[in-house]
Amino acid sequence: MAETPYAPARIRALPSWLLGRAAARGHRLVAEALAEEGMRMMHHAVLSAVGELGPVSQAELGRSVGIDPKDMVAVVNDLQADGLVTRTPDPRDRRKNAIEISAAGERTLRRTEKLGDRANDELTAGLTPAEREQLMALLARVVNPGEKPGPDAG
Amino acid sequence: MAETPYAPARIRALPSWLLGRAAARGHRLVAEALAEEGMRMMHHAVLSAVGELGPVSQAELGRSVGIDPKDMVAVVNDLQADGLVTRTPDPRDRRKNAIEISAAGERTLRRTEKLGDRANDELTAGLTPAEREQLMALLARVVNPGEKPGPDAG
DNA sequence: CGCATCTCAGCTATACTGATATGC
DNA sequence: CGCATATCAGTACAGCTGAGATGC
Repeated sequence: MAETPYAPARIRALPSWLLGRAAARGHRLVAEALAEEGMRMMHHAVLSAVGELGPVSQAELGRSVGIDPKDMVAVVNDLQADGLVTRTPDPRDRRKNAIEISAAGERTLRRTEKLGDRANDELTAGLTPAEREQLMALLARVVNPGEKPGPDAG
Repeated sequence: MAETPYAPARIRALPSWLLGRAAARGHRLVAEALAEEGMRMMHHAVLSAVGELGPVSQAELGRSVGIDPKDMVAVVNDLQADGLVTRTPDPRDRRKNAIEISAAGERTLRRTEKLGDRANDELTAGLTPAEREQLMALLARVVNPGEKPGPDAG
């Protein structure tokens, strides 16, 4: 048995402790992989969201990925500086920036998705495919308590 | 369905993203609960480990809870300042500090365990007891890939 | 000497706070 | 005016790095 990194039983009684350790491990793996493209997790997440949501304001991006709009400023700054997204004033609402993914952003996104997938395969290497789906479903319900487990309407 | 905080499908393809969001939620809930006792998660974890491992060096504590011994210094400083642990030189190896939980530390630990449990109940409110165990088991294997699922030898 | 332990100082990333300017 | 958006400045925390002192 040697020693487990979360050995004490009373700590183990905390799901969020395990969650934190698992997230730390996952973050390390994925972050290292994404670093090959000079990307960090939040940058990948935002780039991914921009790619799906089309021209979108920073505030809506923030709501989508779950970070503060104020922190979104720096992320979009970085993505724009790397030419991965464009930031143009929204003519219909001049308070907003219309963020859109560029061709280079699309290419980078493809690569970072592959890198992330590889890291995630390593993260869940000890699980069977069925168990991975189970874990994902359970995590989704922990993140989003309102949702019903029901037939996957994803 | 309104909007989920991790809506974009390509982000959802990242287990570690979900892991991170779930951990963030769990951390918020537990951290807020522990704050009632003026404790943070790492302090609770270390206090818990001290309580279980008995007189123990800071380096071993660090290995146990999975943080750097250098970061352990500040944590033990805080716990000692609050009178929750004692820090005495180890006579058998004068490089080491023997960290031991105090009576006040035991009492605080009891309270923070209850607070943490309550927060974790809220975190997993949408799951059945069986699903909670499932989640814990899957997370444990993600954190500790070497372990076998086997009969729980905990 | 090498190695482990402990401490200090600094850096980085993340996530928050408040304040400000602009436009709806 | 209230409210939303975007930006900048500062703060707190977690996790790392390097350097040094002590003792095995």
